[in-house]
Amino acid sequence: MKRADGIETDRKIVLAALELFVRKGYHGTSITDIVNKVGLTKGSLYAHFKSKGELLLRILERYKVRYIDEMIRFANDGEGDALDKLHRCITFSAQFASEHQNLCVFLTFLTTELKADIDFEPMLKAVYNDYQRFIGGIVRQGISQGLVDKKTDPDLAALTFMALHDGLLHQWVLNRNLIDAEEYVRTFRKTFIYGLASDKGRTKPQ
Amino acid sequence: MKRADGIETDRKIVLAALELFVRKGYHGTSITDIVNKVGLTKGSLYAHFKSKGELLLRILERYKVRYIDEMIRFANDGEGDALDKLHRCITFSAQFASEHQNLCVFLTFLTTELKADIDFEPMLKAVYNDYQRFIGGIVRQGISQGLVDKKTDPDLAALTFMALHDGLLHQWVLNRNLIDAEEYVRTFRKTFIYGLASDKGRTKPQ
DNA sequence: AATAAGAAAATGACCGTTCGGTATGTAAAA
DNA sequence: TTTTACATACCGAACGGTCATTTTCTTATT
Repeated sequence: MKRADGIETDRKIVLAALELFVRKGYHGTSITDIVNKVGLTKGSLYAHFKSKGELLLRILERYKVRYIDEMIRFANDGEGDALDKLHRCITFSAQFASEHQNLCVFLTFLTTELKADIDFEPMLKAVYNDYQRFIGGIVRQGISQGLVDKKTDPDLAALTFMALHDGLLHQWVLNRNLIDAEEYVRTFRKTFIYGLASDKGRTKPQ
Repeated sequence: MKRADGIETDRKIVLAALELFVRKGYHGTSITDIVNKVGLTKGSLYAHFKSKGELLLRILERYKVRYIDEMIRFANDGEGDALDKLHRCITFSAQFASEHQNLCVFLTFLTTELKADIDFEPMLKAVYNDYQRFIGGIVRQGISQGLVDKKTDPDLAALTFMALHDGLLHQWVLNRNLIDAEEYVRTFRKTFIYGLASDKGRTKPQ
């Protein structure tokens, strides 16, 4: 009988679970679904992970470390003002989404389903808070640099950024094949920072 | 000879299911959860609805009729250019969200979980398509009126609008108590149409 | 106004299936 | 021979759904 490396199997399980959780939801994915995808049996999975919930938390940790933390590093790395940082966040996100199609929507999708779940809600919210705090800080910086309208509430603007970000990823996943990713990112960038209106639209009397 | 309380029970079931589906997801909500909330028994529920799935489709229909169709009517009602219409969409949405907190996020939340479900995917996508077609039409109109940058792809802009809309509602539901709704709507409006940047930020060299 | 008939609504026990999870066995690598 | 990685077989609980039965309301007749 062939033998695989244990750590490698760990990884395979996590990736299979990630894909299924994102596609069918947490409660919509059974342990049997996961082991079928990996090519294992249930008993074996439970030698690697002690529960379905632990599997989810492992993925959440992966998300936090590989996405949020990395985005923060990437945005802070190098020079430039607050708007440059925001641009870099978008750039990083777009790049990440193209390379890790499942992971990039993990937080949004799973939070939708599990926001009221006592076992997961604290961890999910904690990651969201990290994210919001970081974007909020950039907006604050942008205001003090005069690049962002000073009437803007930084925390609400951060929420708006995350909202647009989440929403775009959501739409992208729903229409992967129909959307030109690069064009889509340009639309995000332009809309969030400069708005939809042309000069004429912008200056028309309210 | 129909009894009046029967149709009232229908309504109670739909509302309870709506709230639970939005809060805990479709697969995270059991029939037992629903009947407990209404104060009924399972057998009785199945006299009103022939399956859990039919219950979901009834709510989806409610969403379509009360939200999307009404938004289209409201936006088209009265005078004004494309930007005015977009403003009215946002106004309607905000109003609707304050009055129907569960229904307003139903489509987004349930699509996240059920986008790969063969029983529901077509109906969910159909509603999304109606929505996108409508917003896309407004953007097209805005372009021909010179109010929207003519390089904008109307369909992508519509997706972006929906994305921001979905995302904001999502964040709002996650932080209901922390968010000042009116301020939040202003942020949405301003960001989508005019962007985050101040005049200085807007004109700075790229 | 009282009543009997009957339809509508609700009950609660129950079905087969699938769920997450466990105990134990086995084969290969060390 | 011990350890590691997996399979097999099974558990109780919860799932969505059914059904014979009982309760509740409406209405036609007295």
